[in-house]
Amino acid sequence: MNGRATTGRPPTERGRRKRGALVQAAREVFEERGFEDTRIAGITGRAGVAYGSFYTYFDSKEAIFHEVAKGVAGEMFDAARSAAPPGTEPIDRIRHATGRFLDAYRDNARIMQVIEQISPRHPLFRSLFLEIRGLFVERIVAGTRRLQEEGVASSDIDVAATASMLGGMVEHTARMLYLYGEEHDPEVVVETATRLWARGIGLDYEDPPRSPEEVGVRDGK
Amino acid sequence: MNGRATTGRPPTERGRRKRGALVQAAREVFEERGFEDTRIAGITGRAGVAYGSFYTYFDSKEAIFHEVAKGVAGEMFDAARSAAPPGTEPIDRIRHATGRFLDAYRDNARIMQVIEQISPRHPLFRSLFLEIRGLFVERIVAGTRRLQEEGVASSDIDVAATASMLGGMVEHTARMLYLYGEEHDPEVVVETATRLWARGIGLDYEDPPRSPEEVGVRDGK
Amino acid sequence: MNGRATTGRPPTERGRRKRGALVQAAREVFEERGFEDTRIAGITGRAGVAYGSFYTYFDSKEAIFHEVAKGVAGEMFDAARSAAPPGTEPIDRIRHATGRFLDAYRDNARIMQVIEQISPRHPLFRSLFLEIRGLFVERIVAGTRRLQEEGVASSDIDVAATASMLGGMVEHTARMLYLYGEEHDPEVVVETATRLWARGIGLDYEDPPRSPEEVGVRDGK
Amino acid sequence: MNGRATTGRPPTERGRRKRGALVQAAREVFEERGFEDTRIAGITGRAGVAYGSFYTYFDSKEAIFHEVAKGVAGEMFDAARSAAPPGTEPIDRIRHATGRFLDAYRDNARIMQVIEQISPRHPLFRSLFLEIRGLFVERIVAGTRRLQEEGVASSDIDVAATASMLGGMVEHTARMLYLYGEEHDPEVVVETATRLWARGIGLDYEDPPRSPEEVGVRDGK
DNA sequence: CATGAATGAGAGTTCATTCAT
DNA sequence: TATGAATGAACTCTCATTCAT
Repeated sequence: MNGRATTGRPPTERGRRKRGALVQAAREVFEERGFEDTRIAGITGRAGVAYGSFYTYFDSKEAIFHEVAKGVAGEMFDAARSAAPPGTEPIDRIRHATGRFLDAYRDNARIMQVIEQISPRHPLFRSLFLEIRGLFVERIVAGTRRLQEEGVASSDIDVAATASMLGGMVEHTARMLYLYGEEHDPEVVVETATRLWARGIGLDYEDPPRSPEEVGVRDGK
Repeated sequence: MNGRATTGRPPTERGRRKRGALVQAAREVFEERGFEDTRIAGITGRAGVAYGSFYTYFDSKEAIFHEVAKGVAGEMFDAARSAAPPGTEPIDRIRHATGRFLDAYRDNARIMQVIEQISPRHPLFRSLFLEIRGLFVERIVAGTRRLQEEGVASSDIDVAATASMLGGMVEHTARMLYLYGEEHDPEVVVETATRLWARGIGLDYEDPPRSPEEVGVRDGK
Repeated sequence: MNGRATTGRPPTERGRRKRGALVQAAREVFEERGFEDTRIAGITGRAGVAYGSFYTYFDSKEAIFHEVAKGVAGEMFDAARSAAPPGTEPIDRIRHATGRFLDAYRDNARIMQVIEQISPRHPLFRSLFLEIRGLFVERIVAGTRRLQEEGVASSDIDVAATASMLGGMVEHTARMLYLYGEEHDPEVVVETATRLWARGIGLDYEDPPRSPEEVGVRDGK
Repeated sequence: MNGRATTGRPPTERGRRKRGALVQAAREVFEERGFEDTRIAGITGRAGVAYGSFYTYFDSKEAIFHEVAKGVAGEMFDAARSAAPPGTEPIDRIRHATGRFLDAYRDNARIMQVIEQISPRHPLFRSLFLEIRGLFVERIVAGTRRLQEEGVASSDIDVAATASMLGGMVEHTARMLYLYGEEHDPEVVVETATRLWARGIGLDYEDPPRSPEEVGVRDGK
């Protein structure tokens, strides 16, 4: 990063468009080929931009990947923050959170995989990856503590470990579904996750009290 | 893979030793640097073998990685197959399986990560990765069905989805612990996983009935 | 050089200022980084001028360097032409010329070095470099011939070779002092050069008439 | 310098030959094009070696240039150290030293120029350049002091400054002759230099007492 | 078989110059 | 004229694989 490339957003409309085209093209190519196998020429070719123009906007392959990854992180953060409407029942909240996370992961699975791929050797992306995951787990921790205070969740569980594992369960499921082609009925997945989660923290889980549509899950992009 | 390298075991003792040294060195270097950043020279250097000799034993970098990966798969398979002694209570069986898997993952985490890293672009390793995981999940499926037949586990659950998710939960936990440095008390992890698992399939889980040592968990390789 | 840039002086005051700023900035950057390592962006950045404007005033990096070099040549020419007041004694004339040359070189050493650096591959700058040097040597030739005619300098010397060598001696001394950090007392340098020069052409050089501190009592011979 | 290239001399005869061919080719190309304009491909092409083989022997363009420069320094050192036979008269010693230096410079002029060219930005080569020059000047200092002790050279001169300037005079003359095409009769040059030098340090210089051949000057490589 | 030098097709990055606005 | 983004040829260095010894 030698500072030659425009640091912030380029000032002109044309520049903004070109930069955006590069980021979009980069995301596609990174998803298709991974980080190492992505060539700058591949990005510029897809963006319809001259090779050298890449370096007008980004200092390196890492830099544009960071840009892509930040966008992904934003989307995942939004999904993690999305809460069910006030007054929603605990189990529906869990169902909602699970569904939103799966939806978000579905849209970002391949690029998330690339972020994870390079994270061992790029601390920056490792952090980003852990932050995305961390936020989701934090929400589970907070939600579980609230349920404990309300007296509906078991009070004898290790909330941190439990939240990490339940979050991991959903994340891993997302990976299997969207990266490794494991096939399950989406409703069954959400319902099974909800059951495991609810029972795991000591809620009384019975048959799905309402259809998934009613709680806004699986909005199908 | 042009078949130039010895296909089976090399006939001489010396050759066998060299080949073994290469595989061992390769595993170490792959763990340290990942697949892309591993150099043939790095492997031969660590193995104390001449550069050119590499191609006497292996056709390519992929070939030796495959050899390494097969070894890892074997170790993981063994862990997945390990069952608690006959007569063990269901919850102790779960605790046992969880502990064995975590132990096996701890010993193979880094190389598993590398296998996963390259799996998107190498169908062979993708299959291997899925097989390792698949065997573990199959065992959960079988175990759960047995518990259903015995009438101790809920009968209304989707066993395939449940097993995939519980397996994923444990696997993801292993990743967080051994690859991303998430810190948890190992006993708490095993116990929390056991609780989530047991409750999730409808068993009556209460306080840990015995200390972890007694069921052979955390055997420290 | 396609002639797109304004050939002569730009007509407007604003343009003249910009051009001047570019030349001044160019000289500084060339001095600091040499020709190859100087970037157009470095020049425009220091001049506070838009990148693209550079080509409004100059056709190429060579063109602006030529402009800079011409300025340097002018300064050096002035120094070479500077003669001691009429009636000055021969040795004082030599001392004067030496001092003026050293002063001029001190002010232009770094850029002179750059001119010389690129001279092997740019005939234009090679000529310029040789002209600067040539004028100085010519003055020495003329002065020496005059002294020969006056009967105070040896008549059996090859004036061209002698002048070239004496000029080179002073020039080389300037290079060592101002480019390579060789440390000498400036007065000693001037005096030593004067002595070598004077004695070399056969003048009677005795004690420096202006430095009473200097010891140096010569043998009567 | 990442240490991949063979550090010392390559062990095999073949390797030695290849390395030598590269150094020889490099010297030629550096002389023709200067440091910046020399391409690795130019060196390997001339040496009849594959592009990649360059990096088997050298880590970088700087590394091979250093090798070339060390060779040149060696030749120049030898010339500087060369002394006239015992019993040679002082003026003949000066004539000898001058001639040897000019001969050595003639053979190394272009590469010396390249060393100087890059010296401002490469401290290593700057040192080398100054060492070459320094040794020659030291010899002059030593010789002059001896002549002072013998009572034949002026005792009131600043030997360090005088030696630097006389050495610089010869060096500069060499540059003009061999780099800038200034034309002088070689014998006249040697004789003029000898005269200026001798008279400058106070020796009684008269007409050349013998022909240059007799003192081993201008040995034509 | 053992050895390690030889090979050369890329890869990312630079930057003088051009050109659209 | 002023601006700064656009262009793409060029360059160095890498390294899996081959091959001569």
